[in-house]
Amino acid sequence: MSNSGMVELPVLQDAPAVPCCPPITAGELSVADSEKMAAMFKALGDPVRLRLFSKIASHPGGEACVCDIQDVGVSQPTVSHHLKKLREAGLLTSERRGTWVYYMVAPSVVAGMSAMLDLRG
Amino acid sequence: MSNSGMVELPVLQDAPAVPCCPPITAGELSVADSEKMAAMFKALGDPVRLRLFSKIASHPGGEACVCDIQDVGVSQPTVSHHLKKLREAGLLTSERRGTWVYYMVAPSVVAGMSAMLDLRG
DNA sequence: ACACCGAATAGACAGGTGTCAACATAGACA
DNA sequence: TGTCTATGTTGACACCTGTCTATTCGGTGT
Repeated sequence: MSNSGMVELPVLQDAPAVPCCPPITAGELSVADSEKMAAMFKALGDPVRLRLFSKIASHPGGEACVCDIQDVGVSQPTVSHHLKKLREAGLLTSERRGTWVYYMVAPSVVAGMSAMLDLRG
Repeated sequence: MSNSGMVELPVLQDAPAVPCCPPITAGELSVADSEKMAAMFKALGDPVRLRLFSKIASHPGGEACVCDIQDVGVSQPTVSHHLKKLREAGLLTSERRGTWVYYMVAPSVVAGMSAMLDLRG
């Protein structure tokens, strides 16, 4: 333990962590799983966010500086807002490097979404 | 031509038809493609819709009668509303069989979404 | 300390979305 | 024709979302 009575509350954290969920063909989703996965799909359910995501994913290494991708036709604060949404959904992680902030795709999470929609099974 | 001056306008139709789009890692999405795909992800971005979709997808043959899946904790009109959204997004097709209406997953469309999120490439 | 730049936050606001109750529609069947 | 059952549609309403401008925060460099 570190100091004082402070506790690391896991409330409103970013990453959903566990990829979760077999293919949809395997059986009904639980309420909890449906909420978790729906949040991820919802994050990609906006054209601007999807373009930001595709710009990052198609960058070498699956990562990009905000400055490299912010030309999507909306203001800088709006870009920041969308990146936050993608990060909160667990699809991206971010990291400050000096003046710039880099966003990276979370491969396991995205792979989980892809696997869920795989109908061969 | 049939009768009168009526024309079969392709406005507000259901199916986006063409699956579309290589893996996101392959390059930036165009504005048009991002809008098309975002609409599909958006359709799965609601917990109730995702559960309805999973119920249908996990049914034998990937199809189910509304009566088989409407127990998701919301009213019947709301279920109908959500199924309509999924159909408009191209993820489901529907067909009346006597008294009942069956919904079926559109495999190519779902496969397209899955392929888009496939990071191996 | 200061100015500068990249990115995030706050607050406001128009428009979209999920939900329901009430009603309409489409077949089945008497 | 009429009635019953299964779905779809309408209209209303609270809430959520995407967008902006204005401002703040974090680092760099002078």
